[in-house]
Amino acid sequence: MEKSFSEIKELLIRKGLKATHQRIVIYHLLFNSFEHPTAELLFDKLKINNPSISLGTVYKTLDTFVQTGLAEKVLSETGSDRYDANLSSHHHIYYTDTKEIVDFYDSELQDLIIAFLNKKSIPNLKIKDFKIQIHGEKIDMVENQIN
Amino acid sequence: MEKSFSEIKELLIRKGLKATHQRIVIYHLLFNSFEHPTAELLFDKLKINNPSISLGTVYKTLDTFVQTGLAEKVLSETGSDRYDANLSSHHHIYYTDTKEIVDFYDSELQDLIIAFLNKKSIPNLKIKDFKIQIHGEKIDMVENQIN
DNA sequence: TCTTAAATAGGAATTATTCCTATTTAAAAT
DNA sequence: ATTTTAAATAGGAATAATTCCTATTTAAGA
Ligand SMILES: [Mn+2]
Ligand SMILES: [Mn+2]
Ligand SMILES: [Zn+2]
Ligand SMILES: [Zn+2]
Repeated sequence: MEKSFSEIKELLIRKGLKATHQRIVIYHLLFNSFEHPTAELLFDKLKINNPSISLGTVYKTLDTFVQTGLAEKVLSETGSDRYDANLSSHHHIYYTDTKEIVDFYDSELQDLIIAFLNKKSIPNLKIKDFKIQIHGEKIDMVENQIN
Repeated sequence: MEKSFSEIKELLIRKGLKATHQRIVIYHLLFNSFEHPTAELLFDKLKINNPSISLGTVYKTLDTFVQTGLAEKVLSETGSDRYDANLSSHHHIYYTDTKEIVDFYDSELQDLIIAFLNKKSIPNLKIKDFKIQIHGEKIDMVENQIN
């Protein structure tokens, strides 16, 4: 699933973006991150191999990615914005104890909700998409029961 | 549904909080707001009748409410944090064009998802709750179909 | 009414993000 | 391969959102 620099370069050009070194390395790192990183975290990691990259560029580039549909912001209650280049339809588990945000895929749930919303029809609303956050904590045993 | 100052006072005391004037008026305003206001918006409105209230107190008080379970933060991608004293189980519609965040109640959907998550069981996760954001735009016609 | 621990006001400090502009660079044109 | 140029970046200043600090005030119990 890892994308090479040349694949990323093509992707950027396809989106009408200039394929700069900064955009390539930022996208590469974000795409291969599964932690939904902040701009600052990406910046700190990028600096190692790109010592002259600037934090402003990381912010601006992430915003460009969001505008062009190459990435999404992941909602967070605490602190800074987090980003995700995983565009496959998925939701997020928020571990309240460890602060991790972990991808949650479930096509059955996805279909269930889409079917429900299509059936339901909310007056005066054209739905574009929906996002679910599941909040909980890490446990040792396999167990879960809500409500 | 409007709560009187004395009811709010009781509520605060029941939660183990000192029933200060600031907490009472902040809770009162938040509870009767349906816009999921920011701290700054609450502050601006509160100043009219409470000219000496401070923004820091509004922030701190809202945090106290969140900690004691009297209010919740409502996730937002843009700008400042928003708050909600409506604790009945509900989700939110985000109007991308008007920036409004509107309550969405649907016990059928709620039950559907709870049943699904209970059946499913995610390894090593103890689910506490879940939140859904429905993103879309205001339209004139009653219409909706996703995917 | 007195006492006191907790809360507030007001402002300073910090964090997260955006803005500014001189310099650099990707990529189109030659 | 070189030149041109509009767009992007680096680096730092500015701003927005929030938290922190502390002298003063206040709720509530003795
Ligand atoms: Mn915040
Ligand atoms: Mn933000
Ligand atoms: Zn994700
Ligand atoms: Zn709400």
